[in-house]
Amino acid sequence: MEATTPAREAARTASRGRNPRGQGERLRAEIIDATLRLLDELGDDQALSLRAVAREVGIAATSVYMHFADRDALVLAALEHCHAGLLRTGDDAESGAADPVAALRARATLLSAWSREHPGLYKVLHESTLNRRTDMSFKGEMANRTTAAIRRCMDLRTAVHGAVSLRVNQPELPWPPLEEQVDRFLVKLVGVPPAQG
Amino acid sequence: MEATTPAREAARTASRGRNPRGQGERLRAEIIDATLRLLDELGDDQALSLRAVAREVGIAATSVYMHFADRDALVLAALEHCHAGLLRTGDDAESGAADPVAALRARATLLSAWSREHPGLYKVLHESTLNRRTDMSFKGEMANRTTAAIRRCMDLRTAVHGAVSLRVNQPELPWPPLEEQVDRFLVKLVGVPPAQG
DNA sequence: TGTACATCAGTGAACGCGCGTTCACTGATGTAC
DNA sequence: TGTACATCAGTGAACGCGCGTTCACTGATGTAC
Repeated sequence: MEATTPAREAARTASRGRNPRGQGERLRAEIIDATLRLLDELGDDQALSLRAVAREVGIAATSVYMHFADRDALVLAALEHCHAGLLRTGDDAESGAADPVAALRARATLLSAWSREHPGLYKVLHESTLNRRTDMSFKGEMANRTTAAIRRCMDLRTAVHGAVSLRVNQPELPWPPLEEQVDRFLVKLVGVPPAQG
Repeated sequence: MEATTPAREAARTASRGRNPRGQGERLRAEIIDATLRLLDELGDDQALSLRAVAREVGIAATSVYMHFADRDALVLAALEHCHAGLLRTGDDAESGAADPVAALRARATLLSAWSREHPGLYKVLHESTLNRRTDMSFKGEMANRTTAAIRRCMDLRTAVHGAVSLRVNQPELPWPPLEEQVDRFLVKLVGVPPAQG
């Protein structure tokens, strides 16, 4: 019947004194964190209660209303926060990749790993009935990023095919060096920073 | 705010007098039907209340307990009933098909159509947190049927390949007629009734 | 330097609600004698 | 054929619970004069 982990118990009993003046927004962040933790455990937004969130943070239920208009606003804000974090780490993973295929792989790998670590949140984000009941249009941005990552691969592939095909079929024409042209494709189509020199 | 459809309203107001002696089990079926209707609308088992089911049927909440031990038993019985129906119609669809590939296609087509007609039930059956919280092992039977349908395709393909390959590579041996051998494969591997004569 | 006041970060009691479940009951219908 | 009794198919009132939300409040900290 141990409903709380030691870590959570510690988080609750420690530190939760009133925030200093001007730092009231800190509680907002704590509430969102707790909400996401609970949603990940429950895997279902309907099962989450505002009072459970308050208990998790160690505050009075009424204090939640200082930062969120009602339960729905809280859940939506938490999911939007979670989603924004995913976008950010996705972009970070992509930016470290050498080429658009590696970037696409990095993005996909990151999302897979995240969904395995947070199956409950994944369910709430993509399978909960919240998707029917409320406007979660912010989620569109994730699809946009993925589509863009794929399009960069497609465009590069298409352009490189053009460069190669023309050289194969009309070798007598005065083509610029292939490597340089592909480099320009990479810079302009894919957004890779230009090679120095 | 019209929460009830005309059809449902009619179903509720009409007919719901006490069942005649010995026909008490009829109510059980009505309760299960209503439960499945509501689950299909809600798309979430946690959102379903026993009292809502009773309202839908037009009986006192307490009457549900005549047939089900508690709310969980009701939900589980309803889902098991739904699942059993799916198995049955899947088998029916398959049995009308000429060969194992057509059978597999018939089964897949039927399940797709059903999930489009009943997205809420599909969600409850496969994505609700009930799957974590309770034993839904009856669902394994669906996987078994599908696996069997696929295996019949695979086995037939493998056996036919053997028959053809041996004839191609050792044409000098006294092979039985290919059609007859394939027919035996159909009868014995796939379960097709033997051709008459 | 002192003091009245405003602001900020929260709290505790209370509300009405729908829920799952229990309990004692009702009234029609069959059955034994 | 009459009657006492058992069984069956349900019902209505009541319980305690956790919930979302409202309301009036508290007490520490900064600020104007």
